Amino acid sequence: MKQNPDTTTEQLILETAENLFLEKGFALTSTTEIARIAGCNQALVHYYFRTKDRLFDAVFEKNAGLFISAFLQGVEENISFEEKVRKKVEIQYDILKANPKMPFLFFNELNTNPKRLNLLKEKIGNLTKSFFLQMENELRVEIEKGTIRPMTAMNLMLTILSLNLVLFLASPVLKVITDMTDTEFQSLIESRKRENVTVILKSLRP
Amino acid sequence: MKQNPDTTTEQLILETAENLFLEKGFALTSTTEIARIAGCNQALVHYYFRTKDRLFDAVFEKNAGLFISAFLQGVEENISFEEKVRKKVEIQYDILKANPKMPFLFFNELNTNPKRLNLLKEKIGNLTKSFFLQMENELRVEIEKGTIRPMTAMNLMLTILSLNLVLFLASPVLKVITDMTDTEFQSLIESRKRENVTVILKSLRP
DNA sequence: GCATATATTAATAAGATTATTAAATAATAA
DNA sequence: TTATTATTTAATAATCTTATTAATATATGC
Repeated sequence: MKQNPDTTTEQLILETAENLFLEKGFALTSTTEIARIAGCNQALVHYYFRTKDRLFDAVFEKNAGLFISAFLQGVEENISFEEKVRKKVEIQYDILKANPKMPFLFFNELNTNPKRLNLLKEKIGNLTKSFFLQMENELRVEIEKGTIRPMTAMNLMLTILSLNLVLFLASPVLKVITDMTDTEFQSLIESRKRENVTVILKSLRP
Repeated sequence: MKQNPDTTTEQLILETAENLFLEKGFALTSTTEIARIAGCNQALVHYYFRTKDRLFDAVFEKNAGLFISAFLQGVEENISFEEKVRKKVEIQYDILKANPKMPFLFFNELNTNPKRLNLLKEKIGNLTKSFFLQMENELRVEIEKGTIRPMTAMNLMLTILSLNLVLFLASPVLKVITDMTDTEFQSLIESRKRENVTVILKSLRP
């Protein structure tokens, strides 16, 4: 059963589960299907992860971590504010580009399963608070210098997140209604990063 | 069983189904639960709509229509380009504000169910094409006049959609991780419309 | 090799879900 | 009233799901 000796069956199951969860979400994925695709007995899925819920948690935790890091990504370097913003946007965009299905899973499960919302809060509750405070401070300095217009951290954060997220959330819809080929869509993804940076930097101008 | 004589049982079932589908999506909503909440026998749900799929289609079609209208909304009036953009953004935002759960349903089902993607395409395939062409034309005129920077219709449309959508898609997450009260969140929704218009208009500047 | 632990499978219990059917009830028209 | 149609219900078939269990195969240490 083990095709690749480097991968344990447990890992194989986890990876298969991740792919399916990312593809169709929690509810539409069954442990039976996970086992079928992983090429093992269905009981084995439960042997390693006990319940479907725990298996999902393992997948979700990893992806939530990625998402949060994409979101809270800090830039320490000694560069101008404009360059800091640019870097922040680009790093977030790159993480999303490398994990294009992750936003779907994230929003889908947090919208449908309140339990997971609470888990998320426990995990990052105060992380965000300090993140916002720091951002507020940086913004205040720039606003007082007159280099950017008055603007709250919440609004800037929402703008960045919005622009970066939607392309990936909407990609299946976009591809179909605009009749784009995969390569056309790939080049849209490439060019969109620059556009997002432009929009955000222009939106900051006084 | 009929509490309100103005509403037929069929309508009641449809409305109940809509609420539940919007809340939890297709997969997590059962016809049994729809019947329980509508206060009728489960077989009745099937009597009126035959299958769960058809019932969902009825709900989805209505909501997809709303979404598309939010998206393709045209502004005919004889006003400046800047005012046209402002109106477009505001109208779309208002439709989303009036139907805050609709984007979740829309993206969730189109991401998980390819069948529905094809239905959507059939319905609006060429509508979008002419919409994009018109937008390209309007943009070209302004770009040649030098009133806005070079910019594709796709990018402008994506920017508008991104900014307007994400607040509603992310509302459950946002509320929880920022500890906002409902009234605080409500006022964020109010203020965000102005901010989106500002960002978009600034992003158009040469 | 043998004993022990680990991994894997087949079988199945328990419960939920969609959909159908036949019977009962309510509404309507003649 | 009575016949006919529309609405509603109870019962249930068929299928699928998660999860458990006991039995089998495989690996590991001694």
